[in-house]
Amino acid sequence: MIVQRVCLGKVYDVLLSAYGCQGWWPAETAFEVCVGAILTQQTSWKNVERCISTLKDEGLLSCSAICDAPHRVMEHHLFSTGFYRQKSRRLKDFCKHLQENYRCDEGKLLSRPLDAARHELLSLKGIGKETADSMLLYAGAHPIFVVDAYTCRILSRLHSIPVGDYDAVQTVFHDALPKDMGLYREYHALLVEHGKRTCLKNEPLCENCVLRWICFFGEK
DNA sequence: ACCCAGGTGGCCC
DNA sequence: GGGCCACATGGG
Repeated sequence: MIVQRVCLGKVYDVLLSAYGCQGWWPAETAFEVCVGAILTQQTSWKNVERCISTLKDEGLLSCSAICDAPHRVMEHHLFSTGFYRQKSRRLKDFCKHLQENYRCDEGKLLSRPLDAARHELLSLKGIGKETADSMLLYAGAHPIFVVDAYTCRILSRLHSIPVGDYDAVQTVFHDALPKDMGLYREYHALLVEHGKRTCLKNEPLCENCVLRWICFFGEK
């Protein structure tokens, strides 16, 4: 199925007018984006916010501080994000990698050429495609589209794309849209906002939502 | 008492 | 290379 550029552009317009500018990622620094990207895996952002706030209060929202903090301490502070043992280990691994290779400067890694930076991130345990692309787009300002569960779900309903095929969904967006970092940032945020509100996991179609008319007329 | 959340890696076949 | 599964808390 060939996806028309105008179609995904219209989806964007509808979502933007329905929900307004989201202004993602909700973080003060690039490092905070990276931490949030790891912590929000399979977890609601609400749970992550609590932990980020705690890390700030404890002076633990920096690469060197996280490297120095004992596992038990990190686990304690990451408790409410769920999977806190894994996330403590993986967050420390990520920070250790930054410390050993980039003197704790995540910008040095993220400003490498896109393919090289992405490959490097994906080599780290606990950083998969979505997490890597979130870091690259929102912390590294690279024009790469982030695909998450909502994105797959929404797009599969609009265009008969298999749910779960990250690369296929990402390619659709890359081919259909201008290579624009700001657009990619806002579009992904809008898809998440829309997904949270109306696209339930077990619903076959987006019924009674702002994209309903596109479900009928969007495929040309 | 379920189902779900801004995933990922390790099995197994 | 796809289909399960563990990882774990918090909210509806």
